[in-house]
Order: sequence, then structure tokens, then C-alpha cells
Amino acid sequence: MSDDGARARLEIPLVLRRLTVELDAVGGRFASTHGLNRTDVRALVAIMDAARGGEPITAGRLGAAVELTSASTTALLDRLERMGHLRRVRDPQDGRRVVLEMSESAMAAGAEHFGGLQRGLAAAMEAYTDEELELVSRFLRDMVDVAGRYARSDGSREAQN
Amino acid sequence: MSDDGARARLEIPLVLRRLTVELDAVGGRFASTHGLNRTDVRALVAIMDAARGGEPITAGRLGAAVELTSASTTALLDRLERMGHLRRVRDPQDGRRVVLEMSESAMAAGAEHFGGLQRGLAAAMEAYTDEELELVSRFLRDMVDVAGRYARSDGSREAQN
DNA sequence: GGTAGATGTCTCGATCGTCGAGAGATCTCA
DNA sequence: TGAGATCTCTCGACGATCGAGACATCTACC
Repeated sequence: MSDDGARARLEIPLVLRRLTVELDAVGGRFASTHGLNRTDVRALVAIMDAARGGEPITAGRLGAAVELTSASTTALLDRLERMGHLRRVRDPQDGRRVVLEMSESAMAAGAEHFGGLQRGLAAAMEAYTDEELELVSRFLRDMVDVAGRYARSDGSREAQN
Repeated sequence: MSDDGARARLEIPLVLRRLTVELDAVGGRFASTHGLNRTDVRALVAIMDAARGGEPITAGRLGAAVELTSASTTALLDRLERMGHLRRVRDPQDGRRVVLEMSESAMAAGAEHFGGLQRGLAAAMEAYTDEELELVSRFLRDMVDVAGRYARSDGSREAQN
């Protein structure tokens, strides 16, 4: 192994964590400029992700995603609905469920805030070739898999490969 | 641009966000297994980072790092100190300052929890060559720079290159 | 059909984290 | 030495979260 390779192996975990700190700070700034707290932002992200995936999320599943009790989830939704960031819609298929729809204004605010970051990332990626970006993308997906295993392992033993 | 390259350019921002979500979840699990909240974990990370850098952090600088008021920072430190995760030490050079030292037990708990993740990441990196990892590391540092600019830009205009 | 249990959301009261305002101690510099 | 700046802490208020439980709806079995 070359010295540079050894250095990269040590640095990458550190840089990954710094990256999460910085991206978290971007979210924090979005929160403060819109009068939201961190939980609210995490919830909006989860709702937007679900909407992008085609299947809007329900109140209960949102609570699980952001790790809140049902009482806290209700309060969270009250806040976001009162601010006009989402609508609660009764599921016609299952009258117990409440499905969540983000408002157009919330979508626009998100696009406005994170669009700049998105463009910055795109600009930085210009310095890389297609092949390099494919490699990076594959690497990042590997990291997501590893992190996902440790995030959800039960803690009684090491996460498995 | 090849199709795969175009796809990677679209995917990388998404994967980056998924990665932050997963790594955040790892931290959340650490929090819940140790009776901490997310702010506590962010604070411990900041304190540990500073300690690793050689210059232990002060109460005020920690508050700035985790974006809390001085009142909240005092309460945060009270919590962590009561749990035995840190010690407050008066700065002999400046009697107003309180420098923060993590306890050995907190360091050990962190190492135990995140060591598994670290080993998982190292194992995943085995599948890559030194040159590939150097590229990935460089790419991630670029992303940190971009994110850092957007995290700290004043919002009145786009962050500059 | 009807009933029992499971499921999803909400309400209520209590607790804890965060804030704004300001006090007290210490440092800096004229 | 004194005035202002800086750093941390205290106090009271507010808001986010929780646990327990109520209520409506769905599912499955008789």
C-alpha cells in the first residue's frame, strides 16, 4: 500500500464526518431562516423523500422515521401544518391513516435554499470525469450500506456483512 | 458526457444526503443507548474533535459550535458533567474561561460504539485501490468545502467560489 | 353479520431542553 | 487604576417531547 493510499484510508472517515457536520449546518441554517427546529427539518426531508419516491408518508411512519413518539409526532404535524408547510389528508383506503402532503410553498422554500448547494456541488463535480464520478458514486453507496447496517443493528453484537 | 456519468452526477447529491441520514442515525443510536439527546451527541463530538486537534474547547466556543445560547450551553454542560462524560476546568491563563475535558469513560463509550462503524468502513474500503481512495478523499474534501460555504454564507446572496 | 383484538392518530398532564435578560467575575487597554 | 469588553452562570418562561390512555377504524375469525 502506498503512503498516500494509507493516508486516504485514515482520512476518509474523518472527512465523511466533517461532511455530515457541514451538511447538517446547511440544514440548520435553513431551519433558523424559516423558524424551524432540527426535528422539523428532518421531518420535512423525510416527507419530501417519500413524496419523491411516489408514496406519500403517513403520520405514524414519519414518527418512526424521525424517532418520535406518536404524541410528539402529532405536535410536530400541528406545528408544520400551522406554519402552512404541509396538509393532513385522511387516507380514503384506511380511515385511521393520515397521509402527509407538503405544501407548494414548503417545496419552493426547500428548492430555493438547497438549490444553491446543489449547484455548488454540480460545479465542483465539473472537475471530475464521468468515470471518476461513477467510482465516487459507487463508493458512497457502499458507505451508505455500511452506515445503514450500524444504524439499525441491535447493538447486542457487531453488524454483519 | 456518457449516460453513466450523467447518472452519477444526479445520484451523488442524493447519495450524499442518504449518507448523512444514515450516519445521523448511527449517532442517534449512540444517543439512545446512553441516555443522551442529539444535542448532547453533537456537543461530545465537537469536544472530542477539539481534543483530537490538540486544543481543548471552551464552553463558549462549544456553544457556538453547536449553536446554543450561553444559557443552554451551561445547561448542556451541567447534564454532561452530571452524567460523568466531561469535566469543567478553569483556564489558568484566563479565569473567565472554562475548558472542557472528556472523561475516559465517555471516550471509551464513543470508541466502542463508533469503532464498529469505523471497522465496517475500513472493510468496505478494502475493495478499492489506493489510487481510487485518494480520488474519493479528494472528492469528499471538495464537497466539504462546498457545503461549508453554504453552511456559513449569509443567505443574502449565493455563496461565492 | 358480529365481535375481539390490532392498528393509527390524537389528547392530556408532566418533564426536560432551550431561550432572553441580566448578574458576577475576569481580562484588556488606555 | 478604572471603563468597557468578554466569558460563564442564574433565573424565570416557553416550547418540544414523553408516557398513558382515549377514540376511531380496520382485520380476522366465528
